[in-house]
Amino acid sequence: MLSQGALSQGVLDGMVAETAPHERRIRMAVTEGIEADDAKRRILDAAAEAFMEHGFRVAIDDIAESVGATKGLIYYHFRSKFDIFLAAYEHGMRTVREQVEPLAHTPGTGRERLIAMSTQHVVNLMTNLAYHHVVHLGVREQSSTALKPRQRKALDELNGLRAAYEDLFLRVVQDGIEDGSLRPVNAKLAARTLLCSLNAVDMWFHRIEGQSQEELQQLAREIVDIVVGGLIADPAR
Amino acid sequence: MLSQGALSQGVLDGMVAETAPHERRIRMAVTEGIEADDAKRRILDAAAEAFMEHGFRVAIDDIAESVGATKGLIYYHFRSKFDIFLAAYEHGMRTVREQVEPLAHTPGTGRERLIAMSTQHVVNLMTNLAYHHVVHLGVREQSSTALKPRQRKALDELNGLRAAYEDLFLRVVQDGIEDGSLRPVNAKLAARTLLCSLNAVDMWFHRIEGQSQEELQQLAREIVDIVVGGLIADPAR
DNA sequence: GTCTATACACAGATAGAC
DNA sequence: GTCTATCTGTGTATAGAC
Repeated sequence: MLSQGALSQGVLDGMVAETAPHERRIRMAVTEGIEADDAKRRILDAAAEAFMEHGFRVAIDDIAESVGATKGLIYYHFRSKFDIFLAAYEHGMRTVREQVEPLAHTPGTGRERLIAMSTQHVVNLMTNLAYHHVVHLGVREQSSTALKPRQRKALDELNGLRAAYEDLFLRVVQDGIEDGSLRPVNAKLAARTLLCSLNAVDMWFHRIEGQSQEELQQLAREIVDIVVGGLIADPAR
Repeated sequence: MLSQGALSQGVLDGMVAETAPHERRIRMAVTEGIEADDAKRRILDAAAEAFMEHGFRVAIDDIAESVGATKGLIYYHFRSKFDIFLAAYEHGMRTVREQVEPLAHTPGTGRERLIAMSTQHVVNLMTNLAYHHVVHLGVREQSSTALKPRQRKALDELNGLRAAYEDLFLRVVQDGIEDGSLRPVNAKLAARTLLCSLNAVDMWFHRIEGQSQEELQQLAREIVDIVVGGLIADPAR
């Protein structure tokens, strides 16, 4: 299930540095919101932000600085820079999925569910922009470094998570085609294109100071309307 | 205008290493196709390919190796790794623009022109996949390195080229809305979303051995149909 | 847990031979 | 024009003090 703490209970278990027993209670907190002031989480947030701004190239020193600490702290909590990246990737994937998956199994036509899922996806993306960037990076720059076997394995599993997430959309698109609420397009191509289109929002979106959740919702709806609804006015194609 | 040789006649003039006078005639060749066996071009091709596969991180040595040469050659032709990147970025942008821009000024409704442009864009992307990846990288990882002033200036100019390219689509979307062939959506948001959606094709597309130009065209049309036409079956929104 | 100091490897860039 | 040899900076990762 996906309701566990997203930080260390996932496919990366055993990859990140050992965790002291007394941390356990904190790690069981829900993923959403502020997980106490867990140092690991603070590092992860800073790292995601840094990866977004500078890509893989960021120096660990810079991440440490924005946490208000030094390298030492980082390497106490994570075995390597790449492991930080993987942990952020996982956190990003689990968070969207937790919010979007339930909507796939809701009553309603395929079209209705697809729109609901897409909107939620975009809202989540805007809210957790940095983590989405990391996921994006992970998908693109796969063969960047020579990975150690365990890192390669973890990355593959994460890409599996991502593929499963895409399948969620694929099935709903298929449902929509079957129930007649969506056009009979190539479902696989459509699902992939749709998700890519939604994800591309991270290329230009910047959170503005004091932007309310309702404003984000509204913008997300507008984007989804364009992506799912298309641009064509005349139904006679 | 854009009919010049794309390699060294652009905004990067003076940024790449000096060129011997006898090269002039080669550099005036058209952009399309094989520009003789200009070493610079071979380096650029290899570099784009390498950037696509490994991101900015590729070692110059690796680029050199895939050219069948050593670092020495690279640094004879380019001042730095980043300058190679910029030259590839520019070449990519100029090439698409040359092929797509004419379609913007064609007779027909906004919708028709938009579809023609979009299809051509995707075909070009599939054909010059590596260069598109470089452009993509350039847009994303802006603040990656501390840039020298002249590099910052060149990057800004390239982003200007890109913005102008987006404007091309924006104006056609506006035309389409005015002539009633497109829905009255937020044109700026739609144009941006459209281009991002099309560009996202570079995330999953891999050229298959022996794929004909016609097959690419067909796939491109299918993608554009989904992106521009949307997924919704029932016109009653 | 967190910091300082340091080892050490790698990759960008240059010099100079051919 | 192209190569070999080399300098040099930077950044990951570790050891060990506190």
